[in-house]
Amino acid sequence: MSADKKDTAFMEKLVSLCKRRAFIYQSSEIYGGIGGFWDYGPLGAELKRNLRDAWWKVMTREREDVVGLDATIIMHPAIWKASGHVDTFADMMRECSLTNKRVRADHVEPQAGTVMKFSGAHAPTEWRLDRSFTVLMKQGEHIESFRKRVRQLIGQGAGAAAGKVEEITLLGEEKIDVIEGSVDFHPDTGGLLNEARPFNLMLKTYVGPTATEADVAYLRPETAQAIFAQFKNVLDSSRVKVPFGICQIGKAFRNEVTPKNFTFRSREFEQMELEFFIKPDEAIEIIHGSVAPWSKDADLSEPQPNWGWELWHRYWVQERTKFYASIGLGADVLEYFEQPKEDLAHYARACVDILFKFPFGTDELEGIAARGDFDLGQHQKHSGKNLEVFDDELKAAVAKLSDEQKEAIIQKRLAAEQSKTKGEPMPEADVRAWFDRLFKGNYLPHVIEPSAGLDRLALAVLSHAFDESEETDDKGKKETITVMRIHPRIAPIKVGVFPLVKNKPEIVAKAREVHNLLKKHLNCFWDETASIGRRYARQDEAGTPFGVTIDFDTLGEKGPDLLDTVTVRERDSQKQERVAIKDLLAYLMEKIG
RNA sequence: GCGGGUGUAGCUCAGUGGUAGAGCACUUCGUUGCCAACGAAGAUGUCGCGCGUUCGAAUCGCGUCACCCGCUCCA
Repeated sequence: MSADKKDTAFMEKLVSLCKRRAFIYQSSEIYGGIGGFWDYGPLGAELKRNLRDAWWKVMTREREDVVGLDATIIMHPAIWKASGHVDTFADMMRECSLTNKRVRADHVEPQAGTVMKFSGAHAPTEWRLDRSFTVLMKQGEHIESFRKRVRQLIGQGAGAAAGKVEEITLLGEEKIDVIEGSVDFHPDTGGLLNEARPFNLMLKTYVGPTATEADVAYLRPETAQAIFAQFKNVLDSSRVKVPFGICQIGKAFRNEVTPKNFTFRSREFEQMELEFFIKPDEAIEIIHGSVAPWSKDADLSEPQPNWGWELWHRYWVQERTKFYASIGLGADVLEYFEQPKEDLAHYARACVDILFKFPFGTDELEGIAARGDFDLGQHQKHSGKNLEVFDDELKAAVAKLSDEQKEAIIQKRLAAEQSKTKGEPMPEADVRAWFDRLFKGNYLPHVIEPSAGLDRLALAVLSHAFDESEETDDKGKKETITVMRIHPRIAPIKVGVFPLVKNKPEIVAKAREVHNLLKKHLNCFWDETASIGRRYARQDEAGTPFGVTIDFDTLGEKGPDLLDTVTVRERDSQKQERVAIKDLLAYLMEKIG
């Protein structure tokens, strides 16, 4: 997250509106709620469904090269062993005894310095710390700057109660030991670390009624692994050919240490993921002579057969950007974060995050990673099943190569392995074994993974749409007007239908006719209560883009020109247009898009 | 998990030991001639939850849960 200023007041208003207008409620609220879980109310459910449908439509239905999958939440636990989640999600953590700051046990670098013990501390404000604590004075640190640092750490922990940090008195200072190569002190604070404790971030359950250790299973922490696990089945049963993708939308679960920022970091959330499988660059080179190079102005509009992973990766970043634009999240609210090569996991080649400017800071909406063949490789290894594809085109191209040309390709790869800055180079024997398979037309496809959070997207849409202004009415009374400027394509309700007055049966009947006409095609809302202005305002808060009002002119009171026409009021401009009822549906459909 | 803050009507909030309130929203009736109209009537609360102190607790104490902020974590 970047260091934007947090807008807490804005978030509070948004949370309040979400509840008041049936977008999002706290889960289990009547029982006091449960941390990190949120429910979608009537409008939120519609919004989420629209977002989900929009994603599914653009990612699979409108494409010939992507198919869908709907896998279970609970899968064989070995999947999470293979994917690495059992290990990485169960890190041993240690806490600084002074500040409670946490650190991964295996991330503590050995340190040298003087171990100092204090019996306690107190401040002029009556505040006191009655326990002893031990801190490492780092090698080369001046005793006074060390004491100042300890006072600051204590002050931070105590908060306002301790008053001014510089007035804290440290008690019973004592030199205990001079050490080196110790991993028992927090790397930043120098505070003594307590015992390592496991933190398991996966939600555990038991399959079968006996609930023994042997029955342990996990609620999936991401949807992607099911795609890898079912890769072979999809390949064998759905007439797909590399390059192709498998996408999935579904719930995932993580025991987040700190759920926060409304629905942004939840323990149960919904992901929309695509695994797009491509040929390894070596295969492209053999088939097409070379891999198309990427440059800033490369044409990414239409995938080409000679694209390698880099162009495919850029292509998907662009496709995803187009998707966000199509639902109203344009370049003005998005940012991109390209992970520096040295921060990437050893199996990842590149990762671009698409970030949204949330009120609480700019944070991740989606990550688009180029992951090589790591995941399929892991599942192939752990399951013992061959997950390779056979590529006729590749085999035919290999047949045209001389032994010298083959060796040149191998040498090129060996050189690349040697110049790797991350991880161990692959041993030559393994490289040659891999090329043996490749030259026969067999390989594990590489993968580009756009992985988006549906709940985060809904939150982004809601916070982007929220628009509040203060207006003074005719009587000089100030009031706050809230309009949810949700893009019409994803708005929960598309159109409100209003009889101008409810005490004229002809108008109400005509309005009912209009409502019946529209409701088969669009999500409509009928409202005949209160003044017309109030009804518009209610729909503004619900994010409804259009209001249709049936009035006296609809009945032909002003002559035949306006007979059977209605007023269409547009939410964002408040402009009104007179539209014939017979043209109304087409008119609205065209605007909604 | 630690520190700080908050929790009273659907929403925003007032109420600091003695009958639970306001504004907005909501319901009904009447009125209605395009941007949160008006009149009348009405409903709405385990004062987050539990335990304690007290003749008496929304109010004081302890515990607990949730949310917010900061740390921490972040596939």
